[in-house]
Amino acid sequence: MRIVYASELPRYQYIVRGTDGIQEVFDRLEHGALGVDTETTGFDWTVDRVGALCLAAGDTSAFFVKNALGRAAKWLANQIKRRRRLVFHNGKFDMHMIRETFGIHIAYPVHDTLVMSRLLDNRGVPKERFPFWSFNHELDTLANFYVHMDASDAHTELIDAIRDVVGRRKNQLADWLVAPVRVQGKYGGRDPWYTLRLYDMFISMIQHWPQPDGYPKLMELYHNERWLMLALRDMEERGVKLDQEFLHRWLAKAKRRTDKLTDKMNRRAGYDLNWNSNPQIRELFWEELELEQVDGEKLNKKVLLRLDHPLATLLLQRRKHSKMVSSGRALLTNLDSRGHLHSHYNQNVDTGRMSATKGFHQFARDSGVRKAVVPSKKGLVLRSADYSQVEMRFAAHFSGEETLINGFNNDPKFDTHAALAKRMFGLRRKREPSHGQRDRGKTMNFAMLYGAGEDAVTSQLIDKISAEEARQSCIELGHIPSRSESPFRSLAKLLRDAVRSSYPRMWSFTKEEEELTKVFGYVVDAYGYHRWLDENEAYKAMNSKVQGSAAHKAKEGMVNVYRELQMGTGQIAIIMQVHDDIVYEGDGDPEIDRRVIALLEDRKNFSVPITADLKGSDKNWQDKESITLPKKRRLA
DNA sequence: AGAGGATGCGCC
DNA sequence: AAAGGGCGCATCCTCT
Repeated sequence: MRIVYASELPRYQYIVRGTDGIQEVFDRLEHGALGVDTETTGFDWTVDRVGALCLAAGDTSAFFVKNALGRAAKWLANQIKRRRRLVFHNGKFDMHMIRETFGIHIAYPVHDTLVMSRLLDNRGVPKERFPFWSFNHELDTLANFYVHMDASDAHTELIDAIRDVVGRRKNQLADWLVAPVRVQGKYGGRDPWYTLRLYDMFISMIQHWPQPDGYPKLMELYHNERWLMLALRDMEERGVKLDQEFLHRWLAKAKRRTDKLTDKMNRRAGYDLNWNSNPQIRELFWEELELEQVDGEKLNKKVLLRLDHPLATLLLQRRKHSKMVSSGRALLTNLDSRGHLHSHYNQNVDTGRMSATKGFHQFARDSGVRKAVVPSKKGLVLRSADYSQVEMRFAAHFSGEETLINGFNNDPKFDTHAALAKRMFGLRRKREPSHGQRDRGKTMNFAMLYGAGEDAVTSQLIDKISAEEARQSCIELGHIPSRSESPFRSLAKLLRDAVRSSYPRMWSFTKEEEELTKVFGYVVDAYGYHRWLDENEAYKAMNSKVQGSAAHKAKEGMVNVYRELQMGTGQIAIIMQVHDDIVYEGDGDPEIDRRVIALLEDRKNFSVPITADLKGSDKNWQDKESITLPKKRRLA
């Protein structure tokens, strides 16, 4: 038997189906923060709608459904007009739903226990039944962990009740509203109450979270994330206009190419097979054609390239085109009736970066599909502001590596790859590195940021250059490889040593962060975000710090733009974000562009400037060109 | 049938 | 001692 303390459950709990006595319930919800949760017909806000509203405040929680729903929505709208403090769990979703169902728009930042939980611990909390390997940020998991241990059981009971109605086949969560109202209300009504309890705890934890000297308070970061939620919500709602006719033509072309390749490959193989199936390809390659196995049974790009067989070459092409077909199709099915694509942005993933679903994030850049993205209205133009070398700039800032600091500060066209190459290969000031040397510099810059070891660098080199080139580079670094040694591995070793002596501060900074991470359990980025890392993941610390800083800089920039330029007419609007690339629509006024860039950049808070480059087009996203803003006239 | 793992690929 | 970082998606395949 478990003891459930009084404070672990709401004192007053209502299920309200009609308007009788509803005012009494509202009265009880009048004070303090208001917890809000919606129960919906599904997860897609473009088609699904709210079926029940759950509200909580103080010692009361209430579940409004059926005839009470409209009245509750109206009451909520009133509270919002009064700028009542609202607390959600995954509020971006609920705000979409409330807007689409009731026409209620929320124009001020709300609180969100999902965002809070992720800021406090990106790993989440253990689920009760699988505490050792299953962690997440779901409301009932958090409630179970922080509030009381029966929270999950309550949900299980609810799910069971739903299953009694719809059977055990599909994803029942979407069918929430089919359960008897009595069951829905009993457990569903508790959700916003749990949310409030979590909010009370989290806000205090965020308030008191200790930050290292010189780093922003966690509350500042949370504040920015709250604004970001609004910016993302509006960006998702607006969506991205796609040229459907173009997309259909583009898709047909990709399909024709795929089919052609399929035919060709079948003829070549002598029989038809499914070229999407690796087991079938393995059988053909290893057993019938008896090709050499390069890397176990893998059939990835690298292996196929090294096989150097006509079918392997064709397979690579086919994979590319068939991927274009499937993801192009997905794009079309995701369009709304106006031809807009509404991506979904995941605000907090482990590094602090955002991820996106239903969008362009992973689309091949050279596929030409970006031509389908067009301005949503006549007279509007597309603009894209790209943070320039932002991760390398943060690496420079944190490490204090002088070559990088000076380069970024003094040379607007600073070439980091050439700079590293010059140092590694010991070139004098004025001597430019050869093409090959610069390429080694580029490889090692990425290796540095990603924490690549010797093996990774070796295979990267094998991938990119010939043995002769590798030999040549070794010699340039003062080592003549013998016949028996792999020039790639030797070069990897030499390059790593060269980086270490070229950028000693970068090296020691990387090691220091690794050690600190082992002590504290997490690494902190420039904006005060801490990412938890196990001891055996501590080697990721430097990468996390740099990637997280870049991500949070972009978020801060977006919020700056949103708060200043987007709250008015909406003529300017951010429509997409691809990590360090922020795409917006505008009227083409260069003064606006100048302001956007100024809001995105940061030229004073770090030891190197964080800058953004502007590109644009009035036609589509693909055909954008660099824009040089006219010099601002200076007052004499 | 549906869930989830494995594999592979693309973006930053 | 080991490890290029982060993500989402399509497809195939195995298990239940």
